Amino acid sequence: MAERAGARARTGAGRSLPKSHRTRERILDAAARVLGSKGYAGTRLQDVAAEAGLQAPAIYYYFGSRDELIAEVMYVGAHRVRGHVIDVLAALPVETDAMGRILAAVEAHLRYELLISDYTTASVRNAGQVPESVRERAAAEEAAYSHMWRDLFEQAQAAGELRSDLDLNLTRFLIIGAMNWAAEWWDPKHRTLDDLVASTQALVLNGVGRH
Amino acid sequence: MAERAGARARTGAGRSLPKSHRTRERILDAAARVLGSKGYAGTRLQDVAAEAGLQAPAIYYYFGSRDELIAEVMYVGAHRVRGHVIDVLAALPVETDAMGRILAAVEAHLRYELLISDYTTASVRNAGQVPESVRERAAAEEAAYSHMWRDLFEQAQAAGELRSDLDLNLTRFLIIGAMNWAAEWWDPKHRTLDDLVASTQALVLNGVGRH
DNA sequence: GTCTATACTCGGATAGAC
DNA sequence: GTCTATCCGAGTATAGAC
Repeated sequence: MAERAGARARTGAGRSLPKSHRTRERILDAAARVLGSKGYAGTRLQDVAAEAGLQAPAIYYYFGSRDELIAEVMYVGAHRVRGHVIDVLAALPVETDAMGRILAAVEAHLRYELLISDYTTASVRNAGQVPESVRERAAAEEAAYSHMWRDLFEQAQAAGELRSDLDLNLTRFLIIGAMNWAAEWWDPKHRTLDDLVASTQALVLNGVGRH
Repeated sequence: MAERAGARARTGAGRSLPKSHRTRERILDAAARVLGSKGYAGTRLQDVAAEAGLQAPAIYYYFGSRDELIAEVMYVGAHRVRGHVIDVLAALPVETDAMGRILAAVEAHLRYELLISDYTTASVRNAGQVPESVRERAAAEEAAYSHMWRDLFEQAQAAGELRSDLDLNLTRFLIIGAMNWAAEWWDPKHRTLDDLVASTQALVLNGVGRH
């Protein structure tokens, strides 16, 4: 789960992150986990602190309030998936066709959401529950991410790689929804992530692709 | 907890529902709405009471505790979708093929979830957040519902109406997930429910159907 | 049956020691 | 930077009037 920095060398010299920064990151990771499992109203600073290995008041040294901490988790979650998917797309061979790019994005989204980051789960599960004021910063990120997916689908459509009778917006939301919801039921003990990725890609390819 | 007797109509004869029963139902409806929008920990009895048009302590006449009320909402939510889908399937012409039954179930699920019932949204959104003890009763209903979908897919597979290379379990969860998630983004002001139903059915038909 | 008043608990936030 | 101690508002639940 977390991109927890892991204990860095105590030995001085090569230290790239000051201690305060690492503690802040640990609190953020802990908050993402609690937020993802307990929800917005259920997220207690005491639980976050326990997960991070310190006492609740220490959180106030790094964040102004509970809502500020939660807003940061939501923002970071949305920001990092988007960054990850964009990196993966950028690394594809230039000759990759539009459908190939969609399938790569599907894989990148699923792997990041389910394997790497608690933030995305937290963000996605609580989007509908947190007050407007707390969502604001994350909302811009989410809009940008949604925009990226729309571009992918529109490029595929322009290239004639999609069925022509499709409602692109509805279909896109359905597919993203299927992936987001996977966080609710996917259990690594029952199914490998590779299998889930393959099934999702198959559903997308057959469901929207021209053949 | 459910059928606490309650006082019956004083006026005798023609009344089909005693007043106490109707008030209980109103509280339950209100709780479903609040639970769906605020989440488990965010559901305050005061808000539920306000939605139902009475004061918070009145709730205790019908329910033993906050958790008992919420557990009832979760149970009723799961119970009613399942009942609705089963009714729709039972009303289909006997000659309907297996894929036709799946598409009918997709339509029934979406219409019930998005148009008729706040319960399903509440149940679906909070499945991961409420404590085990509160989920217990609803869990059996959800298992039965999941079982019903598995039957539908297995019958389609046995009839040779599905692609042969499919992981049936994963695909089923992906499709149910896409539908459940629709409650998070579908906005009747932008898209008609008919359009959503059609797009979902198309995704299923092309995504898993043979040819 | 539904209300007002209130006891009790819990969690966010601040003060101030170290 | 992180702790202990504490204040305070919010929310569940109960008592008891009507």
